[in-house]
Amino acid sequence: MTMDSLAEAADVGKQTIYRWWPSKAAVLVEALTERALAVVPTPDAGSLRADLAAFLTDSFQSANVASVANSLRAVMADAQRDPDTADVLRQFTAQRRQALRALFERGRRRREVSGTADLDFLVDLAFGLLWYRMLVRNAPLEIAPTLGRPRL
Amino acid sequence: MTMDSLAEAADVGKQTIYRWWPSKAAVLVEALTERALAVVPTPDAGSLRADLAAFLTDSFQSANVASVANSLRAVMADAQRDPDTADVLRQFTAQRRQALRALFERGRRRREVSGTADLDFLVDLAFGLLWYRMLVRNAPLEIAPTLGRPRL
DNA sequence: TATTGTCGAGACCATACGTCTCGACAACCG
DNA sequence: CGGTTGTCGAGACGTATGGTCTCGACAATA
Repeated sequence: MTMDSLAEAADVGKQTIYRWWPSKAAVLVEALTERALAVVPTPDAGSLRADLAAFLTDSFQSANVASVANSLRAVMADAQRDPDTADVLRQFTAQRRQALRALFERGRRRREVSGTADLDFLVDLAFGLLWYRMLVRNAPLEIAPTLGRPRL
Repeated sequence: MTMDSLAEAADVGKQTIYRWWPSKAAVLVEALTERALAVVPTPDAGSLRADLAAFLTDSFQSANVASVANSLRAVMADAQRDPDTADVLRQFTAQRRQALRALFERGRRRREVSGTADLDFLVDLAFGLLWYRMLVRNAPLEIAPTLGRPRL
């Protein structure tokens, strides 16, 4: 995922890319955002469990595509060194977090989630699982089998 | 966390560091492992809940120290580009995972965890939470308040 | 005192992001 | 038709950083 290879693949000069996006992270995050919005819709599936199953299955499957995982990994790596890239990454994750949080809030209105549950904590758990498996374990990402498991 | 600054801080030539460790990641991971073993002991606290509270509180507090977080971040970032670094990181995480898994297995022997629970999944959840907050949110890490919360 | 080996210091190489320059080509104007 | 202007591809360049190579100094030993 180098800018040189990206420019070559697009048959374009690097400078032209930098005329439209301020950084490599901005390019990747824009593509990732578009893909996320297209691939992970959040219609009301009727119950929190069904909503979660759809959202997480779609999210994990998307992150399981090599090009997507490579982009996410590149942005995450750069974000650890460059504060501007960290900001771009946070904008992306904030948008994804909000999408998942909306499901929990819908569940709360349906009384499927207690009023005292920490929704942001639950969101952290879900995305933490996804990122951890992608970044560290480099293992195929699947969540569906777990959704029917006993809790503890 | 550059090798030049590390060598200067140690009043030592870079080559001397490379005589003892094969890579930057190896240096950091050795230090991180020693710290983890010293700071996150796993005595039997009597119950799974108490064991988890101690382990996670210690782990999150340790990752909350700036120098530790910076080392973890540097290794994680490099691991996304260099397969050798990824291996070193996996060795570290495997050892930490095993420590946490032992707590769950102890709880299982005490019948505090069902025999069908996926222990590796639970370990992923815990460390995923820690890494996600450290890498993405860059927020202070605390887990204790959550340990007493309702589930959903 | 001479020899040998270790180590600090820093030059050097490779890679990759982001900037700068140049030449080619196209669109528009006299 | 010829000249001017602006955009863009190509690639050189600056900078940062991980890792290697070289050299000179110092210490230990014969």
